[in-house]
Amino acid sequence: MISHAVEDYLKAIYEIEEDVGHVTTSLLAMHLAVAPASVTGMVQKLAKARPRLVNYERHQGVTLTPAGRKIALEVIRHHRLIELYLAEALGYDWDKVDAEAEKLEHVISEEFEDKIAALLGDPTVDPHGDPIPTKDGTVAEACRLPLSAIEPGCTVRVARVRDADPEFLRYLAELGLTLRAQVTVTKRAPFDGPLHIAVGEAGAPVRTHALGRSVTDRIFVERQ
Amino acid sequence: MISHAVEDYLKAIYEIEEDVGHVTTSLLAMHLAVAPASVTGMVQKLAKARPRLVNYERHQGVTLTPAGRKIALEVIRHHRLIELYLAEALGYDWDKVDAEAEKLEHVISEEFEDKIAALLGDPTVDPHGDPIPTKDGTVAEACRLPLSAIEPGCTVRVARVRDADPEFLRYLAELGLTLRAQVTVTKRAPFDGPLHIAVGEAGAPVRTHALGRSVTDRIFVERQ
DNA sequence: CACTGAATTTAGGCGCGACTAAAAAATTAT
DNA sequence: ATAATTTTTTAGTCGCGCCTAAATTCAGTG
Ligand SMILES: [Mn+2]
Ligand SMILES: [Mn+2]
Ligand SMILES: [Mn+2]
Ligand SMILES: [Mn+2]
Repeated sequence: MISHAVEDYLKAIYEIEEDVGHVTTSLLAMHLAVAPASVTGMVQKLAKARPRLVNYERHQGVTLTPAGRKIALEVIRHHRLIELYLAEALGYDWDKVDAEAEKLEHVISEEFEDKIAALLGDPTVDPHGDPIPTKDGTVAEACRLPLSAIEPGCTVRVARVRDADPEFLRYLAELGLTLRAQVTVTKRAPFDGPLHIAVGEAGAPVRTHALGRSVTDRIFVERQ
Repeated sequence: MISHAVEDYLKAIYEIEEDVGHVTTSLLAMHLAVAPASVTGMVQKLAKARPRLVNYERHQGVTLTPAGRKIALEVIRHHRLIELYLAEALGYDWDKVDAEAEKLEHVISEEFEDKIAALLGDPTVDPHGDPIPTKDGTVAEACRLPLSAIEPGCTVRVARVRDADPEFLRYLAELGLTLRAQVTVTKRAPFDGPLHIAVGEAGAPVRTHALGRSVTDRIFVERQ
């Protein structure tokens, strides 16, 4: 039986691999809020497990084996399905779903997973725009075009927000920057200055904001 | 922070106290599927905790303190609300809800609890007829009249089934003996023989069965 | 190439919650 | 009242997942 801790390690390895490329001990330690020495210990255990869940060579970082990736994707599917279920069926705000899903992901049964997936109509993205892995372990390519890369004059739609921090998510919601919101970039201030945007559908009242790079780097958009 | 294990012990103590009266080490061990020595160890820890969660004197059994009872009732509220939610919102059969609730009860937040309680209309009983404790820790008196005590000729309604065994629950469902089903006792065979009953609403097709004592003792009913 | 600072690993230890085997206490039978 | 049986407790151990402190290894610099 796979422990909650192991599930969280595999999930974290997958996520770091996805958005940094190389998974180091210290990144894992930060991600999991655990001492680096604890990570080394766990990673050695995962590498010794049968079947092996990670590839690990001292000082070389960690990668998932197929068996490890399979478990990671199962946990991530649980997590994202639960997030969406909480938002859709129970009316959770998008800044609260992550913390709740973090605990529920480890305890729900296959039946629970299947029931909420069916109820949601086999959804493909969670409330933050992250793709939901399918049951057989395939994941759609996530949107990777940051708002910070959009030229003035272009109109795009928010497709994904890459941050789980509740404060950040509440801030975005206040600005109207929720999933699928329409955004027009009006101006980019020089010397890496703020990006000026207008948020809202054509016809509806449009709100304008100036956003710093650390914000616009974490919002991913799609062209229309 | 209270561990899942402690929550399960306190819940088990409450439940045994409720339907046997006196809570012994061996009953707890059976209930929790754990060795008797493990129970002794945990119970000593609960008695040493601050605030104390149980009263314990060697060889004298265990009782809950007010602090212990409070936690037990919170966990039981979670458990029964979740059972009902699974049945009502996700279409679970009543024999599957217990196993799922057993895990979920320890991880849901106050917000989750409040949301499902509101969605269910602040219900008072779970899918097996067990009363759901209120948020402030009061519990309605559970129905305690067993079907085995009903005289021939009387018509009653199933109010509570005192067993979590999925096989047993599926068997009852097959007989039509679900919560609130109408039952008329037609005959009691002598020498502790089977109880003959007719199940069904007036007008609907009525089915008859003969049930042994171990079944009728676990079905509680209310007079109409 | 040697030095230095950062990242990583090793060593040793802790609390939790379970276990088995053996001792002790309580209960029941003779 | 004593013996046999059952129940409960003690003693000792284990795996898990974390910790701190110290040792090691790596990477960048002069
Ligand atoms: Mn988690
Ligand atoms: Mn998400
Ligand atoms: Mn439980
Ligand atoms: Mn129940």
